[in-house]
Amino acid sequence: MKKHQITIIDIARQLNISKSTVSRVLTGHPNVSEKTREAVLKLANELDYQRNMLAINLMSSQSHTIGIIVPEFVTSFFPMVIMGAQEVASQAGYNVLISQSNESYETEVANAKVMLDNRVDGVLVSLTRETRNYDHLKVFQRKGIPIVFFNRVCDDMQVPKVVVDDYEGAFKAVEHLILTGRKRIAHLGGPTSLHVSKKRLEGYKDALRKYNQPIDPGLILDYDLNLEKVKIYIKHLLDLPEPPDALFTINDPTAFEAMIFMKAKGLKIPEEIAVVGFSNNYGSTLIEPRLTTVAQPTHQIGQVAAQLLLDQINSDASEWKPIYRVLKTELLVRGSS
Amino acid sequence: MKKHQITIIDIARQLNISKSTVSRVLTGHPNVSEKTREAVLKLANELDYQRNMLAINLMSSQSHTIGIIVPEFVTSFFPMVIMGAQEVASQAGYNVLISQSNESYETEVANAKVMLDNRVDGVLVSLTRETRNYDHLKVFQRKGIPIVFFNRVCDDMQVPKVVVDDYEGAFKAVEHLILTGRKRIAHLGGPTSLHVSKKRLEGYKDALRKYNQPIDPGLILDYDLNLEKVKIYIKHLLDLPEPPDALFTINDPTAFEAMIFMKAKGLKIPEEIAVVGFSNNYGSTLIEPRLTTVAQPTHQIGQVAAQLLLDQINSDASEWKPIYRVLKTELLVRGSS
DNA sequence: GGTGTTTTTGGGAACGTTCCCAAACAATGG
DNA sequence: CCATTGTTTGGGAACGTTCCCAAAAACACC
Repeated sequence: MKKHQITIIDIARQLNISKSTVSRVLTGHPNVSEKTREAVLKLANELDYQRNMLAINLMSSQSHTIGIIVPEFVTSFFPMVIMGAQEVASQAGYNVLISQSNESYETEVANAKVMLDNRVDGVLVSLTRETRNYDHLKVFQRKGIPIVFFNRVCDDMQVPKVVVDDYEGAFKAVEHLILTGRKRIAHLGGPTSLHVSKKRLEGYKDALRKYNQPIDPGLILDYDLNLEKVKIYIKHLLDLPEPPDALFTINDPTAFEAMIFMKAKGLKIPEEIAVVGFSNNYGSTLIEPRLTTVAQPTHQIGQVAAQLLLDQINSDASEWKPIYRVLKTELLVRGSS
Repeated sequence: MKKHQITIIDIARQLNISKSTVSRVLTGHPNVSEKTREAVLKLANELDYQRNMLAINLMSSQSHTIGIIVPEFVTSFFPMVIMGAQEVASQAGYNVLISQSNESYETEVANAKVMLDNRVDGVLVSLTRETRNYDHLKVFQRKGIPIVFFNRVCDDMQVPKVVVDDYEGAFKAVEHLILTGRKRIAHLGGPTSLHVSKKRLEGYKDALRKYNQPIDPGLILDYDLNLEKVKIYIKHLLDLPEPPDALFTINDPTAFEAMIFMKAKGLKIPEEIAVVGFSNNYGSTLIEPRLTTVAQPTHQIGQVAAQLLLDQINSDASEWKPIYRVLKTELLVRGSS
């Protein structure tokens, strides 16, 4: 069914030398005569020899692969993070095994098992919105496989984490709304199980406090990130006796949905209601008015997370530290506010 | 540096049986007594045994992995295709090794080598806009590793390909513009090296022919998909003595750029100029007016391509056929036309 | 030409599985 | 109770590398 692939033994036999010598040439070991080196290299090239990583992996007990588990692929956020991580990883000679949990806890568990089976040398994780139990991830720690969280991190585990300053980002966003004269700022937040949701909510509240604005619980909604429900929440807000004059959402897709719905209702953005999102996703400059949002350094998140992971892979477990890297956000003020 | 991982030999020793028996239990072989089966299963569970795919892969000479090489990750098109492919692959117990060529031929070559090194069981490829030489991909054929192209296919190789009906999609788009009264329809096309560009251009021309409209070479531009240059091309078109009253672009991001530029120039869309894109990318419903576009079944492309690949993997090379699957497109008429 | 040193080479174990073959054991039937 | 069949088990090769150790070859020096 499968063609025979050339091995170092084939090369050794044809040249009447031992496989050890061929291996030495191919791995660049110094102790080998110029004559045999050339002969091996020449024949390897002629035969189109390709080293077999399956054997090398088993021999070295390393897969030379890092795993990445992300909740979704639809918004541009995670693909961008993956791009950054992949850059750093392949630079260092590592492959990347990507899996999506589709925001499902069970899939995340299954994916973790696949990573374990495949003996990834380390794993990068961003949790699903459902994940409450972390046993499937603690296995990695127990087995001595480094793990790094990014974006949606796990407070329960003492491992490196890479996040953006969600608190400050939200704070700046809301402060901006206040300073431009908004009096009733609503917040459509994410599920409180997610660290990011909590932090952004805190930033929202503290900005209001700083400027002595009342915190109206009726203006704070937390939803499950299911975009189809956005309409319902917005309708609820607009139907309030005192509707909001500004909306700060947990992310950009949510803001898009909200804007589309509000525009359909005839509301003027930003005159009647200002909107600010979070992430600077693809699309935020396409919608009209262009969305004011808190930009996250997606690419950098991936790079930093991958680097932290590689650092752990290449050091003794005793030296591992639960580094907590907080990257800066940037408020991009555009037409929607 | 690395913790000892439990192997079947550990289990065998503790139970005073042979590794063969343990292996039989774990692989579900029938010939093993109920008593030993239970004992093995129990201990494996207690010790948190995890099968070592590195060993299994070497033993079976299969990586249980399929490779996917895509040109980019920025637009939503390829991530969506990958989602579809991944679904089918993991259903069948295969992992997915993803790599981006970043539209660079050299990176594509390097990625192909990595796939080869890692002995992927098959590979899914969408070419870069630069690729003119296919030697790095023909190696797969020579080595008996199945390969399937999708979207950006290679005319030189007799292997399965999955595309959408670019010709018909373009035809329908242009026909729609003609039927809505447009007289000068410009086409901002992709590099002619890409199969898709050629097909879409053909559809464009044939639609004009069918309705006895002149084909003005001055209205047909082919660019290298570098979004930053879109402005220049559009400016050129608008400055013509007889500027176009409609624009059909090779893809949606190009249409977005064009629309943004034209709106900034004060042009009314669709009154003064209609715009039609291709792909129904994320963002086409965000921009205003919403973009009329030819939708591609991204998810399905991935599924079909992966399935064709798996079919080849699980059959003898002598049975491989260069199946050419053409999926249907759908014209989505929206506000921009 | 013998001794010591360095360079180059070969042999074999190891990585953790699966799979084939033969051996041991249990069960069945006359 | 022995022969026959069937079930359960163990031993060892194989997958393609790397790496350690020892042997062989080449070289230098007195």
